[in-house]
Amino acid sequence: VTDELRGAYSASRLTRQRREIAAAVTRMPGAFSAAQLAAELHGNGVAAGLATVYRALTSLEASGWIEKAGQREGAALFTHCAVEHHHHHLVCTTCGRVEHAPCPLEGVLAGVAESTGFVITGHDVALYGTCAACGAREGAQ
Amino acid sequence: VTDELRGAYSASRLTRQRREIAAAVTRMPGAFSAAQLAAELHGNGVAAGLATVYRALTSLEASGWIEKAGQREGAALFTHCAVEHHHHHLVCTTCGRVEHAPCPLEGVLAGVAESTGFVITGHDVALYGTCAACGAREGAQ
DNA sequence: TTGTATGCAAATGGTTTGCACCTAT
DNA sequence: ATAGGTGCAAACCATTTGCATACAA
Repeated sequence: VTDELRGAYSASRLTRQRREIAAAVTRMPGAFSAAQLAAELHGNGVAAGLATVYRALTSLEASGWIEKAGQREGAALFTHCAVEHHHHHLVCTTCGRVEHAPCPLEGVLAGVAESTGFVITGHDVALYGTCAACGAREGAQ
Repeated sequence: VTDELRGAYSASRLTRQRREIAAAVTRMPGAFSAAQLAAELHGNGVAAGLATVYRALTSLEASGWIEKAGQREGAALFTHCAVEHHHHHLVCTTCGRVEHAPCPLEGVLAGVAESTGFVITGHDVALYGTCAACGAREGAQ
């Protein structure tokens, strides 16, 4: 167990809070916000400041142990995914459950809804990069 | 011109501010935040409160005249797109220019980068909907 | 020991809202 | 005239940060 946590926090100190936070993450049934994770901890009688939760989430995301999975009411959502390869998330707006979907840039996503039983009611997609003009400008410098 | 604005604000009053705000939107070279739009207005000597800008953006988005195009430094980005059908946005992280991409759920997105000259360095995708379990539960009620 | 983590509270920053005033219709 | 729009300032809320204290190494 400790081995996995070491990797999750990538070479930092393993404190009681970080251990508890990682445990709470695995207990979350789906995508969760920092506040929800803190609530889960407090519900289990574990003391951990919100700031600490945020700092831990930042570490866990940096190591790739958890990933951002969109937003819900202005709050960032995270999810712990074992999936190694690059992928995307299907977040159930009712229960927060998360399904993994192959990256649309690498293949066809159509049919995913059918195979997972997910009914997609909406989605938010933003792709970032450099446009032709800026790419040329940078390349020229 | 007035006709287009009427549609943009869908049956509300057409005030000086709303006219100026819509005009400023068309002047933006790419994706923009509420603050950037306000700056554009103020730069042109147009008085318009930030709250008013936000309210106008909400209206414009409701009518479909503009769309959300991801986030930049915590601020929501918008873009005015003539494209009618459902699509997604490619936001240049250098200049904010926006390119339209077909929805990955409807077809293959691969090759879009090549055709637009856009180099995708990263993307943020979140799909929302109802998972099989929740869908069944709702259907049963 | 010692540098990193924690906790609290205060600061930040985008966005929203209450309310009195203004104005398109 | 009057419902809807505007401006300002205050309120909100998620997230971050400063700093003194606690603790893993």
